[in-house]
Amino acid sequence: MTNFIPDNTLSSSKPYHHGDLRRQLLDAAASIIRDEGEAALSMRKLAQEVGVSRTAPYHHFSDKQALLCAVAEEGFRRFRVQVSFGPQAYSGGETNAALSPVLDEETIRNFIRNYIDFAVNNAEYYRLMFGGHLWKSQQLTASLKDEAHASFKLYVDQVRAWQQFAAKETAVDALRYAQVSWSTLHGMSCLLIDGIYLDSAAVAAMTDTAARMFWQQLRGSESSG
Amino acid sequence: MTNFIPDNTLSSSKPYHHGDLRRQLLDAAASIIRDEGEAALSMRKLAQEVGVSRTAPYHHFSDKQALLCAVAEEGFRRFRVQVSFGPQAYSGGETNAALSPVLDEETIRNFIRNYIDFAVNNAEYYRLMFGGHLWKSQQLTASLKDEAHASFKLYVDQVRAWQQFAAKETAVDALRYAQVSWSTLHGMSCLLIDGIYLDSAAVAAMTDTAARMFWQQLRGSESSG
DNA sequence: GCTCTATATAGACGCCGTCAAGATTGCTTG
DNA sequence: CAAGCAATCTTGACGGCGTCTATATAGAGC
Repeated sequence: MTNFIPDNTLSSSKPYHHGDLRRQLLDAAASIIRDEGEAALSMRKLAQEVGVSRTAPYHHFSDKQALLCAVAEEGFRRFRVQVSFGPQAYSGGETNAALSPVLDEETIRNFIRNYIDFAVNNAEYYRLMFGGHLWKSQQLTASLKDEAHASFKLYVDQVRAWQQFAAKETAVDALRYAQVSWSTLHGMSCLLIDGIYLDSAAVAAMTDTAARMFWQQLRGSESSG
Repeated sequence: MTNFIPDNTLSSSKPYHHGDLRRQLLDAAASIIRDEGEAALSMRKLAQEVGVSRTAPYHHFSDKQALLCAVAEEGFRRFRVQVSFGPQAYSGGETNAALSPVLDEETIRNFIRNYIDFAVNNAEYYRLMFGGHLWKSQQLTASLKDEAHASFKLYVDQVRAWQQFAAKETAVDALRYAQVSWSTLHGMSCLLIDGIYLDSAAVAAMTDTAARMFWQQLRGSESSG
């Protein structure tokens, strides 16, 4: 304790106040979950990881649940950045030149790829965002609930725009189509993340098949040429 | 200990050997998970529930993981009974008169309904059967792995038969179609079980939509009449 | 400089999974 | 029937967990 270097010119002298604890807790939590699984994350280990005492994290998160909610919230923010949601994503605006200016099967396929990629490569976030652990608990942060609902609304809007853009007449209700197609994406993601579908080579084929099914559904009963 | 009633003429005198412990442990475990969630299941509480000491269950299951695997196995057995798998389910054999003898959209819808019903009404089993908790652990019982693979194989066979029965020419590969459609069923089940999709009135509409999508996919590019 | 509040700490409590050692019972073999 | 053996059940113990309480330290505003 009685360090003979009195001031804080050396940042490594471990000051009493951490200064950036909340941020580092969130990062360390995601890291631990990614490397060792959600079950391996404990408040004590987390505290030790960032070099504070066991109870220090409780000054930034009321309990473990709140911390997990915060991690999930961050996941939703990344989610919306990576998975290009919204009607503008395909409608040829100047938002992103890499995205195709017309709606075709490849656009759908790219969207599915993005979704699956995010889920698999950010499994530690995805699991929290859409897993039952937080949602069943009835202790969701209000902000987390808002984030989630906003994401789903964006998806419904995107589907609605897809339908208006692609089909002559809407075969199925947009909301229902959104719910079912999201279920497909979510199901594939879960089966991959949870290690039930293991063959990674099959992922591309599954994505292609899903894209074809989505697309044919969007085109209604028209020929698939 | 020195009971003055020496013999076991009274069945309520709690004999040293339980006699039916394994079965009661499995039942109590499923019951606890159903009522209080998987997180609330502890070996100690489980032992207390059935009236034995904390370590008694370890003589029937090597550890908690093995117990959960056994519960999941039981789930697969129930699964295959309730969700009528296999080609014979629709092809008009004498197996079940209630099932329609021809393949149409309603057959698909009934199958989807069965699947979702099982998942929602046996959530405690479904979560274990298809959740990442067991599958990611790399400690799956061999018998559980067999049960799971057998179930998926049955589903693929069913899809293959559907395709042969319904479509003029196979639009997509049966295995891919099975993987994607199962993903849809699994995704819907997860979203319902985990409390993300709450509106139970929407379930019927989602089921209808999914059935229509599956069916149109089976019929290929033919008119949906 | 003094007080107030945010932040960090150690201590304690009751849970948890599970290992080790001993007690009790029923089956097998003589 | 007696002896031994294997299966079953018990108590005791260990370290880890979430989190409550009380206490110490640091920085901010008067």
